[in-house]
Amino acid sequence: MEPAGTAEDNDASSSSTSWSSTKSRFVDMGYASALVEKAIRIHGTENEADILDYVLAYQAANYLSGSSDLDSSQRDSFPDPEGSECDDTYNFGKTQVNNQEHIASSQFSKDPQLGDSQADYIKAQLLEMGYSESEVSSAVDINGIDSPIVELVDFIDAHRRGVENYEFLEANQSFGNKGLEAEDENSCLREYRKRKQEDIVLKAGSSSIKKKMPKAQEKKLLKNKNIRETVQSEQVELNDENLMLPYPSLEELIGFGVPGYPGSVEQRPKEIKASMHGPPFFYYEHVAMAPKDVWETITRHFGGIGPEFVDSKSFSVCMRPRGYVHNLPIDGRSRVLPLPPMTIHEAFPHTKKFWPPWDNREKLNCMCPGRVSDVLCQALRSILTTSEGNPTLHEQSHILENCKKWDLVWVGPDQMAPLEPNEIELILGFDKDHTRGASSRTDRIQCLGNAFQIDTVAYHLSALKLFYPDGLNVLSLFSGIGGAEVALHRLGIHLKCVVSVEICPKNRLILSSWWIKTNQTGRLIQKEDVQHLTRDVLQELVDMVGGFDLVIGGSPCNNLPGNNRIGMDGLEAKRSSIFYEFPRILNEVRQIMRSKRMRA
DNA sequence: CCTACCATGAAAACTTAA
DNA sequence: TTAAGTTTTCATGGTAGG
Repeated sequence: MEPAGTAEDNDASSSSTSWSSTKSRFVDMGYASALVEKAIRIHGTENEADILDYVLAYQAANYLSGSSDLDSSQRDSFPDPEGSECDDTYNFGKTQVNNQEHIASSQFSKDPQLGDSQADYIKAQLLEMGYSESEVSSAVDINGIDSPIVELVDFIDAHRRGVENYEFLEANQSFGNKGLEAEDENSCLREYRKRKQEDIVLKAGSSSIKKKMPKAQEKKLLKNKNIRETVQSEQVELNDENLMLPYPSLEELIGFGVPGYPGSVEQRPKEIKASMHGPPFFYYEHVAMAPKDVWETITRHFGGIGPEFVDSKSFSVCMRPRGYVHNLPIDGRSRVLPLPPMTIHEAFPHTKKFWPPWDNREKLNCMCPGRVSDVLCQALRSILTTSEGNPTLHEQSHILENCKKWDLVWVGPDQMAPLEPNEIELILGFDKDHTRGASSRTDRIQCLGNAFQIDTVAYHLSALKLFYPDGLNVLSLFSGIGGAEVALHRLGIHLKCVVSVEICPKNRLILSSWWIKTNQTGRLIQKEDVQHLTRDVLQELVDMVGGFDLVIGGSPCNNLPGNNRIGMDGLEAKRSSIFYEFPRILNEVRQIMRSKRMRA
């Protein structure tokens, strides 16, 4: 991301150098050069955020008015609205002229001149999200075209859930087409996942990294080589939205690329719609292993943007498969330093002399916020002592199984123990004792288990640093112990203002304490409940802060993960449905900020 | 009320073998 | 192709003691 013209242009004046480098950077992002020039004339080259705001506001206004004050030759330099020049790469800032904001604000919906085109636009958006025409029509008819898209989507989803039961009964009476279609779709997903995984294995095999490949898969790989090549040449089909919702592969979750896998994707599989471009950027995190359809629902609520599935084992010593939905640029990512330990032996060197050779673990599991019973540890230890250090294969298997399940490490001769809270803190990338002082030991393990893995999240956020050299205004939802804030801080990104929303008072105390401990010079505003962030409250916050650059968070998902024995009821369940607040707030902020730009 | 402790499986994808 | 086996998982509720 080196700006063009730094060394060669030194013969020119410094302002001219700044002008051309700023201009070329924005032109590289895909904006028309005439528009960029105009923005720079108005705002100068000092504050690039102002330039970006201007460009975005101009294009939004251009859509609404249906005209342009640039002449036709200049207009030609806009990106092709049909996106024909856009391949699979992620086009940051490549705003399309004839696209409006994803959600039409109420301000515009009341404009009678815009009524029809807006209705068409909203319908088109919903169709693009995968809903049928009849669903869209009935939702608009019943709710009215003034309703935010989020509400329309909720309405259709609710309606679908209602009819699902009916369809189930019907399917049991006769084999309808509906069931066959669903089966076809599932088989497509499976096939796509297989190909994707084969691709990863192939590419990884060509590098220095050795990947295990089962024999059956190897045979299949050879057999399907031609098919795979055919599929690769048919990008259009693969990039179909339905196919871009793969359930995460347990073997490898490398998202759009992780360090150390030179052959990985490194590209967004599907272009982001202009309506979902930042600012504000957003970043939403959720467990990868969720019941069926959860990720599809989430994707629908983020304008069709699919999750980037990543396992933190690529960034740290612990596994942590997660899906991240975001509109961040993916070029220019970098890791935070110092790099964390990647194996158990690196992380806990003192355990090495007690580590039995038959325990072949190199990574820790996800560190679920549970706690192993001392009874179990004693039972395992007694197996070792009675066998005098030579357990049978069956006993080894039993012990190893529990070590994996509870993330036990060897702390003495024939003795294993769970991780301490400060050890988990370090593994996740926090400072030691980050959670100390505000919570009990149980609470510390609990909230750490729900937190971000800093190295992973920071890698994704690192691309923002180039765009915000002066720092960020952040709206942090479901902040927890402040993983987002810590990640940005460790990247060296200045936190100008953070509005943090967290329901748990202990977690709020941890964050405010960290804020002081790390000598933050920005402003921290703490709120309690995301449900209290109404339109008015958000308007007030945006006015006070001056607009958010990043909306970030991961909502609770207690009702989703597999180790929930009791209430694994899906996204709609009591403790998980709060998810819907994130897209709601994100869209409210988008509307408010756009209105603000329009007024300015 | 706070804290620590313990018992409680299943959903889903993937692997292997018949 | 099919089916059984393997692996992993941001958890919940109850009890006891302070």
